[in-house]
Amino acid sequence: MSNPNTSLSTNAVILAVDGDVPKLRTVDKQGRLALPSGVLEETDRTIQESIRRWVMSQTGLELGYVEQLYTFGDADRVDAQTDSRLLSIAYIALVHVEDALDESWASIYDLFPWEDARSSEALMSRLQIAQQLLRGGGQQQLRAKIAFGEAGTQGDGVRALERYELMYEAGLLAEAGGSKSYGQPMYLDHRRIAATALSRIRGKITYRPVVFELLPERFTLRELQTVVEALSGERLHTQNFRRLVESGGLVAGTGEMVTPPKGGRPAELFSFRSEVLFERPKPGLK
Amino acid sequence: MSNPNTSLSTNAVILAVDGDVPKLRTVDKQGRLALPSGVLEETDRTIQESIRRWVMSQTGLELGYVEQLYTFGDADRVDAQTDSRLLSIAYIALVHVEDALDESWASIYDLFPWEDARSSEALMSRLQIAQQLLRGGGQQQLRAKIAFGEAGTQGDGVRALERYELMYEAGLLAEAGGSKSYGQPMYLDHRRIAATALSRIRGKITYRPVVFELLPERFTLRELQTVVEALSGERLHTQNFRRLVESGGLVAGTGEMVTPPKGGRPAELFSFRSEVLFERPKPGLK
DNA sequence: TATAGTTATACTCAAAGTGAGCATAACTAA
DNA sequence: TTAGTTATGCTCACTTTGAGTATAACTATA
Repeated sequence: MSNPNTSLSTNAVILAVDGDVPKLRTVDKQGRLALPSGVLEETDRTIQESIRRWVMSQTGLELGYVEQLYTFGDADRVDAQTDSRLLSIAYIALVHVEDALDESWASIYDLFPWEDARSSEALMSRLQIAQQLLRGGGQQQLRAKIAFGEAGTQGDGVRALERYELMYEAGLLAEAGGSKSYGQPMYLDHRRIAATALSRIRGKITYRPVVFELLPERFTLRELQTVVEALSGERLHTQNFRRLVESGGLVAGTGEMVTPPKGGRPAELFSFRSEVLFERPKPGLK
Repeated sequence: MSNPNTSLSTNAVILAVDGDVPKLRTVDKQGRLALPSGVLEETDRTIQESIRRWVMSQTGLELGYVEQLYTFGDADRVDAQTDSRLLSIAYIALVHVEDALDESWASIYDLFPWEDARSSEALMSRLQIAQQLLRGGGQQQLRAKIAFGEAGTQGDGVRALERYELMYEAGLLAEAGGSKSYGQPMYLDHRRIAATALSRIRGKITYRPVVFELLPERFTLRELQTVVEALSGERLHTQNFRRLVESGGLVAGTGEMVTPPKGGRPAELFSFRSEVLFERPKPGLK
């Protein structure tokens, strides 16, 4: 390393969807919520391989889809113990978990309550924040307009990171030492990393069929829609969603039917049609 | 650094468009074409700031748009001199250069001749490569279908990296030590980094108004189209392009007219309308 | 000075895609 | 049997997109 006062680690944002709740795997770090982290070993042929290795050994999780997220290296990322600048290469990973998830998983929307536009309470929270930022005036106001929309509630899902950064700069987050504090804070800038992951995955599902990594082999269209809604934080028009999925050739019916949990007409079980990758340039949802 | 046998540096893919030729800034490294590189200093508050600093001091270029590209860390990235694993955080940067560019700039399509679908010769090169890969059978054939399209020539511009990787694995590139070799090779995996940048910028221009970073303050719609075509490597329908740009609210007419280089009806000079950022969620081209 | 060549710009039209809603089918629970 | 619930089929207006025709406004040259 050119600079001896810098240390390198890797972090993973491991995502899963538990019913209609998107969650990420956390660990405890000095009493705070943190992302799992590991170290690149000489035996790791690639960084991605390294992530898979240490995630497996630390959590026992076999990762499905894995992609590099971002490398964080701001000067204020310092380890309290060693006092060295922490460089972190963060990855995003998707896992499918059959059983209900335990407490080592945190709900994404506990971290970012304002990002859940599915419920009206969450929307209220967003509106409150937006109005505060829109009052700010100047550059902040302009950026808030982009991030939250003129009305304060129509902000694009993919702008989750921009919203987080605006709130951080405005002192609305515990990490920034502000008085008012929205959402569950995390160790160092780990919540920012999580926000980066949320933005990334929201964008990705629109042009790549990655949602299926979060679903079982066979699923109903309602289950698929619920997962997409959970990640995007938005409600979708069921009929149009179905049209999109079917006309997009993303799924194939299996002929088998299951009855929905709360009763109602039985739904067909579908499976992902991987052939769609050869047929369409950007196969995604929404 | 946790691992003493690893060294860290940063690289920059600095892009500019010279007439209708997209170029990137290069340096000489052990007799080979390489990307400029620098080291993160303790005084650099952020990695991006570091890039701007050393690019300025090495090349005198004031960077416009800068974004993180990817962090490369495969085990086979080893420095011949020190024998240590090289970790590199790569950034992409856009600059506007008034004057013609000198030899320190390489044409993107000298590196990736098959990526230029504007000329029929370049398209022939792509077809030849595609057919070779499509013959491969098995997994390679399937991936080639995605990357190049069934016919071999309609591959999505944004899949430049996938095409590069397929060619690398098939031994069609000098870096992989293959017999046949397409395009100008570079030091280590720098051509792969450049391919990553090409894919990224091609995607980016479709939903963010970054092209304007490559143009002067005022420009004609033809100049704008030429830059977009240069980056995307595709010809566009002029009338529809104009409609897209104008109806998208991306530009504002200045009222001033200029006569095109080869004669013809004078064209109006336009400028970028930055207000579009507040009006549309994804203001871009194509 | 007429005419060909060149580029800019306006407009049309069909096809495809999208947002919203109505209608019906097929189940469960009371 | 009936209300409640979910799945699924279908329509319709509106927008977006791809492709083409037409015309305007210049330059260069016979």
